[in-house]
Amino acid sequence: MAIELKPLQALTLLKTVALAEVRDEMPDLTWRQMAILLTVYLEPSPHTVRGLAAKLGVTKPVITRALDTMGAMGLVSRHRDEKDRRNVLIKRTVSGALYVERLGDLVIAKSRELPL
Amino acid sequence: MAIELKPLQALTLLKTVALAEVRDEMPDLTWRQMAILLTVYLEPSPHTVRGLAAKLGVTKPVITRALDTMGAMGLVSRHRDEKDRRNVLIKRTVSGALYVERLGDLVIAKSRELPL
DNA sequence: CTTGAATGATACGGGACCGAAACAATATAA
DNA sequence: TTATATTGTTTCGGTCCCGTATCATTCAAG
Repeated sequence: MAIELKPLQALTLLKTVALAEVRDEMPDLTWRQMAILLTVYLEPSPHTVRGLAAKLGVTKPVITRALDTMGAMGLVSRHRDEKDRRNVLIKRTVSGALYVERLGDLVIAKSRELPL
Repeated sequence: MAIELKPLQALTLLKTVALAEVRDEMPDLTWRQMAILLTVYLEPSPHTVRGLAAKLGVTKPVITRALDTMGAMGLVSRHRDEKDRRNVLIKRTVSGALYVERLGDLVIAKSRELPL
């Protein structure tokens, strides 16, 4: 069954996440970092810097720097592609998976209090 | 009827919004600006700088500056409270309402392609 | 082997945002 | 009226992110 979500409900979910972000209830990620994180965790591998830059419509340095930050947070990791050592493959981590799971749980938990 | 939303669906919705944000499919708002916008448009008036600062858990200058930016974008407007001229009341605008509506429509449109 | 293309990282100048502190305007209390 | 409190704004120094341009490494073609 397809989900039935009304605009007001969708916006309330978004507000919930925004408030949680602002109120330090979760690590602060920029929109770009969030887009990268969810792409890496929700779409099939492999993920490269160039591929992510193309998908997000931004330049490569944006991806490199976001990976620096998120790598320091332990949310993703980088590995050289042994088949083509020019490529860098972005991989998931345990911490990152936990973060994404917690993010999903947050939305689910708050969605139970949504206006109809 | 309460909505039934699974974690994967919630995360996909979030990814959709994040990608739209990053790809300039809509005006770029920070998380704080988004939280302010949705609070003003989804919660009952009146809204003051102090009230928003308390709700978001940030300092007042953060609200003032966000209102500067969003005011320039035409998403909200400021008016002195005539009952107590120390207060500034934040009000909705036509442009802001359109933006919020478009945001809701975006999520709804994309949600039809969600994995079950 | 050498040359050119492709990939990711770095350097740099500019812009936006942050929190703390100081400030101006208004309201309330003594 | 004068002093104190409240509200929102501005200033300050600092941090982070952006895009352009450049660089280093690796691959592929001649």
